[in-house]
Formats: sequence, C-alpha cells, structure tokens
Amino acid sequence: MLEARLEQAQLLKKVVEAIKDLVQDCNFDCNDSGIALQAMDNSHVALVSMTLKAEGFSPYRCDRNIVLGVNLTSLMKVLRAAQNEDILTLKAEDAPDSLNLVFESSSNDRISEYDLKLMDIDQEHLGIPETEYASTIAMPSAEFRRICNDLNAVSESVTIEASKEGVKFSCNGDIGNGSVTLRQHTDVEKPDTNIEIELTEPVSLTFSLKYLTNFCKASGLSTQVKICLSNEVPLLVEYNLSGSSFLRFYLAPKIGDEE
Amino acid sequence: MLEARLEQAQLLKKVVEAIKDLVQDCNFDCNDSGIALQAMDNSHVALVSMTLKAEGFSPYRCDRNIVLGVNLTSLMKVLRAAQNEDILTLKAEDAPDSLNLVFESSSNDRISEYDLKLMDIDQEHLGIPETEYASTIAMPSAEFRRICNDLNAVSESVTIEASKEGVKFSCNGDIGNGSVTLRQHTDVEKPDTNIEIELTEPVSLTFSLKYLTNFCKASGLSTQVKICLSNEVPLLVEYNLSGSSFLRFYLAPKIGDEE
DNA sequence: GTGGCTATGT
DNA sequence: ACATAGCCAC
Repeated sequence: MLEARLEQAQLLKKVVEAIKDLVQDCNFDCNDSGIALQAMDNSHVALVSMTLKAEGFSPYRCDRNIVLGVNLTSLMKVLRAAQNEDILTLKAEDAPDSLNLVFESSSNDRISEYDLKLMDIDQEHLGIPETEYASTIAMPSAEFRRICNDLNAVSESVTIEASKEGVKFSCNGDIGNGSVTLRQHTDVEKPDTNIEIELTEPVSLTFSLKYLTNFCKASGLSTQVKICLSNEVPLLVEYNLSGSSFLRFYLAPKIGDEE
Repeated sequence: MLEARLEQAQLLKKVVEAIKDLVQDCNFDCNDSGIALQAMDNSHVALVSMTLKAEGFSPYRCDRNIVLGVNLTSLMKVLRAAQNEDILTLKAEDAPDSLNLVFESSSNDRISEYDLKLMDIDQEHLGIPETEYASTIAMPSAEFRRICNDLNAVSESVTIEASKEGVKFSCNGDIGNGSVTLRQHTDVEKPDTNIEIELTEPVSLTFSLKYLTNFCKASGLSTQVKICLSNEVPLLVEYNLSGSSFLRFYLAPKIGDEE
C-alpha cells in the first residue's frame, strides 16, 4: 500500500494546476523511491515528467509498485479543498480503485477526507533520453513567465537563441515584433535573481508560446527555472522542487515553415 | 407611515443579495417592532425568514402595520446604488404603492433617492414552528461556506452527521466522495473561530448543496453561523445580525432515494 | 505593502 | 471553468 504524507498540500495542488491543461488523465507511478508521472499532451507535442521523491514526504511508505490512474480535473476539484497550511496524506491500496486524500488543518480541528475514483489508463511508455544540452539557461521563473506572456501578446511562437553574449527571446507577429535579451548575471546576495548561461555551442530554436505559457503556470513551485536547449531536440523546462523532486516539461521545436 | 434609518445601507444590501436567488417577490411586513420577511423559494423546499428589529434602526417609526410587496431583483438594482458607508432611510406611506429609499453619504455631501414601485403579493402565511433541535452547531460562517463549496465540487448533496465526536459533512459523487469533520474548538481569544456543538441526540440528515451554497451568500453578514438539526425536520441555518435581528434559512432534508 | 480569498464576468 | 479585479487580513 501507499501512504505518503506531504507537509504542504499546496505543493501537489500547484503541480496539478500546472499540468492539468496539458494532460487530462494520467498515471501516477508509485514505488519505494517516490511518486512519478510522465505524460504527453493530447497533440503529442509536449511531455510532462514529474517526480516527487520519497524524501519529500514524511513519512513515505510504498511497499510495491502502485499505479494510480487519475483524471486530473477531478483531482484538481479535490485539491481545491486544501487550505493553505493543510497537511495532505495520500493513501492507496495495492490494487486500488480509489485514491484516498486526507487534509488535516495544522490546528488539527478539521479533517477533510476524499476518495477519488481511479481509472485504467493505457500506459504508453515514454522513454525520455538523457541528453547533453548545447545550452542551459537558469533564470528566475517569474522572469521567464513574464517574457513568455509578453511575447505571447505579439506572436504565437518565440525563437530562443543562446550565444556567448547571452540569451535572446524574439518573435514576429502581425502587429510587429518583439525581443527580450538577457545576459549572465550573478548576485551572491540574491541567488534567486541569477541568470546563468552555460553554452557548449550556440543554439537557435523556435517554440510555440501557447505551450511555454502553459508550462509557466508552474512558476510558483520554484523561484528558478532551467531551460535546456540543443538544436533539433525538444526543449526542456525544469522546475526543481525541494529535495531533488522536479517538474519537467519537454517541447518539440517548430521547424522550417512552421515558425 | 414607515420611516426607518439604517446606519449601514450595506446590511440590507447583503441581506437582499443573499435571498434574491431564492425568492423573486416577497412582502416586507413592517410594524412597530421592526421589519420582517418570510418567503418560500419557488420549489417550496427552502424558506427564508428575516427580521430586522426596530432597535437596529435609528430612528425607527412605524405607526401601524404596513406591507411592502417588493420585487427583490428591482430592490437589488436600487440597493446597488448604495456606497459602502452610505446611510439608508426607508420610507413608505400607510397604504403605499411605492417604497422610498434615500442614501446619504456619511460625509453628507451626496443624497440619492429612489422610489421603488410596490406590488400586491399573495401572502401565504407561513407558520414556522418553534423547534427544539437535536443538535446545534455554531461555527465560523466562512468555514461553513468553504465546506459547502468544496463538497459541491464532488456531489449535489451533503450528509450532515452530528455526534458527540463532532460534526461530519460527507458526500458521494461520480468522481469519488468527500468528507469534512470538525470537532469542538473554543478559543476565548478568537471567539469568531469557535466551533461549538450542542447535542441531545445524534442526527444524520442529507441536504441539497445547491441550496446550502446559496444560503452561504449570507456569510458576509455574520462571522458565525448556527446550524440546527433534528431528524426529519428542516435544517435551520441562522445568521445573527446586530441587535437580535437575524436571517434564517430553512431547508427540508432529502429523504430515501433522493440522497 | 503584500498575499490570500472571494466574487464576478468571459 | 478560468482569469481578473476588488477586498480584507497580516
């Protein structure tokens, strides 16, 4: 059986909020190392990969592999019942037909309990190759969100160019064009505001802003975001959660005339 | 004639806001003790009972009984003209065909005046029996609203069970089920947050969440709400206003297969 | 001044 | 159902 106690119910709430527009139904794969989720969006352009490590829970217990097939819209309805400081415990049997969620108020005078019906979801196995990226950009997640939202007002897609001078987000649209250029910036006093650019080779790729703005719903989960690029390879947008848990989004670049 | 001056126009505004979705037209019965309203909703499942005592007005004057037949949608349109700190004076003749509403800004530099046409409404007399309830729960009105809204995401009806352990709100729906359990809680420092459960006998009753969430629109009128239950008797949801004025909602329980 | 919550409109 | 804007609390 699974029993996983999460001090911050809102962590799961934010994760589901960030991915429910991309994926309707998906499997949460639980084993002794934690809870993981991989799913493609309906149009098979984007891929979501989340891992919540066992260490992020206290306690965490999962004797054997359990697959929880969840409708994320229904899960979201339940998670909305979590108040800000609630502690969430997830429980499921070994061959579950429902997932049990218990919210305890920190003051302990309120307990809410929900059973969410599960479903069988065909698991298309998603091999996500480990990739050495040509460029990796770390920046404040709020800044990335701002850039995507701003450029989204001008165009449907953005070209991201990383070079040793910095990183440039640019787009062309009917009403005109726009670009934002960032250069490296480190402040030991405020590491959250750092912009770090690693580069082995210049890259220039174009992506759909609709997806990127969607990914940016996860900004609340982490002050920093990592953007990994290689030519002709899907972009990786990574939010690191506490204790080596993470939420990653992959997005195939647009090619040629699509741009 | 009636002349009633209400320091807080928004009191009446909130009351009408809370009941206008249940009742379209109703009589305001005015006499020397105050202004009262009783009405059933269209489907005759819920009943609203409001009393604004004369003491809540200053001054208050009503020589003889006056019945004001009001369309609440029209009244609401007029009350929306009230600003936050406005003082409201209600005036009517003895056999009125209109209700006069005057809004004065507290700084006294603006006066708005409206005359609302009245209508004849057949008064079905509603005898509301005094009941000794098997259980009475007092709790923060915001918390009750939160519970009703959360459970409303899962199901159309809620079962309220009061026992000596506490009170449990539970529901069953297509996507799963949910419950919220509260236990007694008193804090002399913050009496607004108290949860008090009186019980002479355990009760378990099921109600439509559509109506309950509707009642909860009155939450802004009082920090606390009182929920009174007896088996097979309509639920009473009571919001106490200043000076023994009150707004009460009654709701017949669902029985048997309806649940 | 900031953040959370509620209510409302699309 | 989502996003926004106003309100209230911290």
